[in-house]
Amino acid sequence: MAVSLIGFDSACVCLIRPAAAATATATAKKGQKRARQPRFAFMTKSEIDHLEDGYRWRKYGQKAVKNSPFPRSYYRCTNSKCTVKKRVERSSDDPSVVITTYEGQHCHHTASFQRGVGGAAVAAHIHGAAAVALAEQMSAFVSPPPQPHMLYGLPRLHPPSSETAVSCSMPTTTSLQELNNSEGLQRPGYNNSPQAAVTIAQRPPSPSVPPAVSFDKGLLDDIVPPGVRLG
DNA sequence: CGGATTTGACCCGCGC
DNA sequence: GCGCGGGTCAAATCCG
Repeated sequence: MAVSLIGFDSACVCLIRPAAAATATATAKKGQKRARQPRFAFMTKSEIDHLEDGYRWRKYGQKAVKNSPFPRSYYRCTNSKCTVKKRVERSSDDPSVVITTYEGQHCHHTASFQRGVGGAAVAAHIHGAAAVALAEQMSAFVSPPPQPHMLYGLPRLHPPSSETAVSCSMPTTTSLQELNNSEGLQRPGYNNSPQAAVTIAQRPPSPSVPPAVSFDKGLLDDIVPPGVRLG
């Protein structure tokens, strides 16, 4: 799966399921001491290291990573009440791919969400399958609405060249299953290519994937206001 | 001048 | 116990 960003040139996003995210990025050694935070990684085909995602981030560190010529940057949400962090690094296999790992849940909405389609589209790219529903909801009150085919981005799909680019399937969560079952993924006329829709909604094939937590819903809550969400 | 970024030091867990 | 590597802190610096 890949999702093009509205307003971002040559950007392509691939969601990495949590289990893969843990291996694609550093294993949280110190996370055993700290509260274990839900974590999600995204692979983004972009020239830009730090992609705008609707939130404001403060960079608090940068480290060289072993086995990678590119440094890893550490960002924290500028909202003092928000403990969300993200790591940004370039794939050593494919320098054009930026791996962004989010950790935690925002306790506030995006700074730019209500400014227009751009923020929503950005939010949508973060949430993959949720993007479809979001796009549909947005279309109800935003003109022009984001096009689902733009969100899926198939015409600009870049097959992940990195081995860390795993199946790009979404994790199993209640909210996502709801989305999967929603007409958003089934409406005729939308891009229902098996390659796109199915992989987005696919249950992770491996039973080793940790049981879904409310994390996804939490992130969804962050970006998609309750009044906008499906169901 | 305030906020963001940079960067070296430090802390901590893990593996040997 | 020690070294390594990831993650964080905080002072210095930059920038609007």
